[in-house]
Amino acid sequence: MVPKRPKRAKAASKGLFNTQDFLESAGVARKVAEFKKKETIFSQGDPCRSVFYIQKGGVRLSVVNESGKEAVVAVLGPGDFVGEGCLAGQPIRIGTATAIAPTIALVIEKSEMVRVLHSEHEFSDRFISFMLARNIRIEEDLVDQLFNSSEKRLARTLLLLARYGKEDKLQRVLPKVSQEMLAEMVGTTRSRVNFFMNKFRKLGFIKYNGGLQIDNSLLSVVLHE
Amino acid sequence: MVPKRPKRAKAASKGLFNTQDFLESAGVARKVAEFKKKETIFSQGDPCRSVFYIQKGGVRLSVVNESGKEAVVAVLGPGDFVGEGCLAGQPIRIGTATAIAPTIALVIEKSEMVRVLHSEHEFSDRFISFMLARNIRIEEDLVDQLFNSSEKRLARTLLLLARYGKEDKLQRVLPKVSQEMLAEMVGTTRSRVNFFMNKFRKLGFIKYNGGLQIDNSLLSVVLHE
DNA sequence: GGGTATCTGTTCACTTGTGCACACATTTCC
DNA sequence: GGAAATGTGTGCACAAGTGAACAGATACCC
Repeated sequence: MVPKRPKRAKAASKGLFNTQDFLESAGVARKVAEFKKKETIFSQGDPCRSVFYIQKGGVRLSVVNESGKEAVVAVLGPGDFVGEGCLAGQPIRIGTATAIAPTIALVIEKSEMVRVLHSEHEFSDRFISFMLARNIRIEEDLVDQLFNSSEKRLARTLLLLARYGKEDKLQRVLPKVSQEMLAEMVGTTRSRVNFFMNKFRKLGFIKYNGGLQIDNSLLSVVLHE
Repeated sequence: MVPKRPKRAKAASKGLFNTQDFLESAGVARKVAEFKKKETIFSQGDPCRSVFYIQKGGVRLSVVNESGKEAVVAVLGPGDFVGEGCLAGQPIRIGTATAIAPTIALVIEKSEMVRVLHSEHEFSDRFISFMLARNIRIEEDLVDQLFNSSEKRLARTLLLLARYGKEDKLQRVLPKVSQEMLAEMVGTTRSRVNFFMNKFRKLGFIKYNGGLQIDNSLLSVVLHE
């Protein structure tokens, strides 16, 4: 059976992998910042003055509620922007951005961002594409939450995460993610994640060979009941 | 006690109420379409060629899953765009847009949209603002789903809906919404909505005087436990 | 190498949410 | 005005999800 290529693949790859540094040639005043793995890029509550453009690495965007529970809202990669909320007039960051790998990003001041959006077509196209793709993705996440059980949501999260890993026929290896973090992404508890991970393993949908390996076509079945 | 004005109010009003027809003066080729209440603007699965700009009225954006369950993803008003997903290369509509009031909208072809985004600053500013605001809103909805119980989500939905109604000191009257639809917006069942609505009423958070009336400050308490 | 921090597997009482059913009320429309 | 459609109030068996605990397994650091 031929694995179906998800519809969104094209739009996503445009944002994620086309990293020729078009910003260099464009007249964008910016500075480059580097972050170690686990380093905080900005924190929930910080003043909100600049936008980041990820060139290399990966960033986790999360939100913490009053009682200290954390939820992961997005995982972003090269070609994505982070912290663009400040353009909408947000005075402070509504989430925390953390590097999940060694990361290189351009830091663009809000005013500069506005200027360049007007003067550089390629840049504003890129930004609009990003916003559109991100919107679609978050909307899908929301729909997923509205419709699906945590089992399905976990399956979907694993499938999406696998995009970041290496492809190997139908099987894919995932970057190391703890069950705790999976729980935060899926919006459930760790015990639930553990329960389903073991279930998936018993059914042969996933394997632990050193790293975590998932069987795309088998795991997809879970999504469609 | 002075009612706190929500931080987002400013950004939201920019998109929602500033409806002077700047599109008229800008060189945007478009046609105007009118929709009766309950009329479908586009359906999930339709080919995806144009973007709508709402001038008057209101639009509900919903998604249906395989088993026929419906979820309301957004409720949009004057100054908002709908169907912008096609700009990201989506070949078909991923949701259904329905007028919830008599609605007037501009229909802008995809290619025209792209052209104007380049040539008309005011227009592209407006579009980017909209996308940013929408992003923030959906992200908040997602976080709400990840963190909160259906009781809190219902309270939040009621408070947000009240924005569309008439303001009257601290109390606000809501446009008529069935419990069924509330359930679809909140992401739960009608029986749950009914249960909490009665609970809220017993506690004096809401009233039925002809229309539904909510007490802002009291209902807000629910959100913070 | 040994201690420490983090992650996993597992259990369990308890809470929340679902899906259905059915009676009654209200609106809509010929 | 009366039938049909739509919305509301309620109950209840059952399913799903939570949160907290604790023991064992790994990874990480000095």
